[in-house]
Amino acid sequence: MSSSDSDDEMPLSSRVVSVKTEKNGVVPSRYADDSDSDSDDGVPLAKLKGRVYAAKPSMADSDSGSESDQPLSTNIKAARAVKMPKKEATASAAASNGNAAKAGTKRPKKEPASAQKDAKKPKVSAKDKAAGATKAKNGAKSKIAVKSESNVTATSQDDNGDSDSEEYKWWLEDKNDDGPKWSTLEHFGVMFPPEYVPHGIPMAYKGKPFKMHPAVEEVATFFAALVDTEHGNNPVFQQNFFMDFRALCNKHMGNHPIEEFKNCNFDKIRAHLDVQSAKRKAMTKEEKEVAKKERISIDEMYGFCTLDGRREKVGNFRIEPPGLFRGRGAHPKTGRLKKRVLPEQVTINIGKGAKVPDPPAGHKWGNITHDNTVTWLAMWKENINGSTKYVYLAAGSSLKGQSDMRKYEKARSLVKCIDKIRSEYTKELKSEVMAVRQRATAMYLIDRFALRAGNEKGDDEADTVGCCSLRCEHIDLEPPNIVKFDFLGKDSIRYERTTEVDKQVWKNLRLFQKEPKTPSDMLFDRLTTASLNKHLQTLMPGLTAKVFRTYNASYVFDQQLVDTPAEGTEAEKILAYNRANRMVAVLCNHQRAVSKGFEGQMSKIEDKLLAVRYQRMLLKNHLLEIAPTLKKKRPDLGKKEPGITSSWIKKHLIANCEVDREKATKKFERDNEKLKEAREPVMPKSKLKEILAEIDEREKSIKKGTYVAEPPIAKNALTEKILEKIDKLTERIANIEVNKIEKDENKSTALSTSKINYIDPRISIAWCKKHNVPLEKIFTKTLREKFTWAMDVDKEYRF
DNA sequence: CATCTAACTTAGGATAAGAGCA
DNA sequence: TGCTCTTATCCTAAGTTAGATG
Repeated sequence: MSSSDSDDEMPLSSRVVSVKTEKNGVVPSRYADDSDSDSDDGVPLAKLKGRVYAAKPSMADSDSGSESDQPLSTNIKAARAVKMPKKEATASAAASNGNAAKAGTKRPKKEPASAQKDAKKPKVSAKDKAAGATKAKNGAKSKIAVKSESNVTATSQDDNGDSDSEEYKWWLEDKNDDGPKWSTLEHFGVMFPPEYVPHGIPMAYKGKPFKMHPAVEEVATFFAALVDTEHGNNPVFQQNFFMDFRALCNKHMGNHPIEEFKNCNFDKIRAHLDVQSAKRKAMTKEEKEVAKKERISIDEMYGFCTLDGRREKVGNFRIEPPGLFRGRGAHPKTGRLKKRVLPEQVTINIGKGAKVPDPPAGHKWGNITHDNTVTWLAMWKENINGSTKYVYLAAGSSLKGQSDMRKYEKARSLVKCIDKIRSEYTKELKSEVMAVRQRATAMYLIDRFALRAGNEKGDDEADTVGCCSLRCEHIDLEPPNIVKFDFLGKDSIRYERTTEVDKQVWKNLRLFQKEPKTPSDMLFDRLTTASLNKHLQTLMPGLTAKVFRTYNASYVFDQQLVDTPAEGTEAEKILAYNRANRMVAVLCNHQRAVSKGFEGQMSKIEDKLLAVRYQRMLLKNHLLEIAPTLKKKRPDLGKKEPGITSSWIKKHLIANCEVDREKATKKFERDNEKLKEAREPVMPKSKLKEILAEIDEREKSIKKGTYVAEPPIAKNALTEKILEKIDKLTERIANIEVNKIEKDENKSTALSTSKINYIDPRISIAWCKKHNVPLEKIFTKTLREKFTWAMDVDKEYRF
């Protein structure tokens, strides 16, 4: 214990360094039972643990720490009407079996390629192979010859017309979690980006042309492409770029004049790039055709591998091309040169007997391995951060699918023990052991607010945090129980939220912030992601911090969908679906940049809406004039149209004049065009003038206020007809309004991330079946491919 | 242990492709 | 029917996790 004790003695200085030495493992358990007094609040804590955290006597409320009623996942039991369909039941049983089995098992030691027999022969039909490939894993599961052509929807013919309905349905197998990932693996390696082709265009230095060595020119060109973008304007980016650029000049060009970034001008090169992209855009149909063919044949080759005899899609088979590193947020290395990767730096991982792909002419592979405990096909080290890049199978592959399914099954198993876990950490919120109290508090935040684990980061990375790495400065406390979070999370996305928390949590946070801590000190100084995850393991096998995000996302989504209007139109149902989706996205703080032009688009919609309302208003007035008695039957007819003011009407009508003038002119020209073609006499210009004059007249009277707008319907239309039209407009208005609301709510929220990574696809698919919504309204083609394993789900599936 | 590293998942922006529309 | 705006896909950065390492 001595070590932890002395840690405690250490004054918390403001320096990050000191904080670092500060965190440390578990406090000896003897603290736990001694001082049983358990007089909640921090008091005894401070006493026990040295005085890092000055005791705060004032913190003496009663609390019952049980105000855990954040709306999130209110009551698990109630909603759990689970009616597990047979298939699901087996699947989940299988999964949990796997878990149980694993719990007692040792991790597989690295031990490449166990069963490496029949490599070769990629030409065997998937069917024959599937049977063989499954072997190792027998398992009680039979190979039910399930026809999965679920009636999910009148799906477009299964993409690619690949009518091979004997796809391998791995999800019906009892696949083991650990153990080798494959037994045979063949692939074509990676594709390298094309060599750089010099353009010979100089940059300007101090106004003078500076012709460059190709290697230098290449990098100058990288920058030229970013001039006047967010990156190009970022001083850190500029500096980092320039440092590497200059080094390159030194290396390749004897004595060059390049001294300062501000004297560089890349406009010429930029202009050249613009021309290039214009050319690309202007490609003829044939050229595009050719390019496409090219791409497809490359895909055909590198895009697939053979894994256990089955053909599977490869994901990122292209080696990342050189360029300037585009770090996100305030990344210290942003702008640095990301170098070209040579075959000599690439390791190929492939089945033992399989043919090793040929490296590019004149080159050799860096290394060849046959490690079947991993899923990557190739790997290389990147020069900016020294991290490893891997080539993996595509998202729709069996390997990825299996682990995806496992992920959701794990999250689902949390459903069963979340109550227990919550009540336990709620209790521990009052633990007198600081490390435990911090851990419990962190768990609360992770569970309630979907925070990420939050590993510590280095000085050479952007300063972003997650739960465990929160600093005091990232939260503000307001009595009695309000917390304001404000920090940069993953990808430097701001997490900003003001919320109520459990009273005890609030007190704990206050305690953790107390002097002598300064704003830049760690909030949870006795907690790390490792210690947290270690503890989570004891609560449920396989449980880690990120599981809470998956669990809560899927759970909330499932709950929200219950409100789908069963009798609604398809559009209404989809709206409900997207609402639920959005709720999850907000929970997980998935954001996106507001597109430029958003404001403009919004006001356009607003205008359109008003215009339609105006039409409806005219019709209503007209109708009531000719049939005043209707007012009783249809009270809505007497209602005012919101937003339609007389000044708006005026503006609108005048704008219409302009539009009409343009229309008339165009029509006139077009008609004459036609007449000409038909060799008939064209209309004289005066004819157009007449029409325009009429419009001018109208405009004048509008301005004078004497203009009377005509209702947009035939003069002597029947009342039914008018009513019909009104109702139509009403529907249109409703549509536009919904549209508008959605657009606004979506402007900075990204729905896709949660759909792809957090929401159990079976919930969505079941929903489609239940509500008769075609799956393609919800899932794109790639998403449907990614989630094939979930397609057979029963329509009553609950997460 | 406390780091470090390998391997894998998650993430938003960039770009290509489609859909909607004057 | 070419353009604009939207959506889907691609790209690769940035996380998490757990085993290896000294």
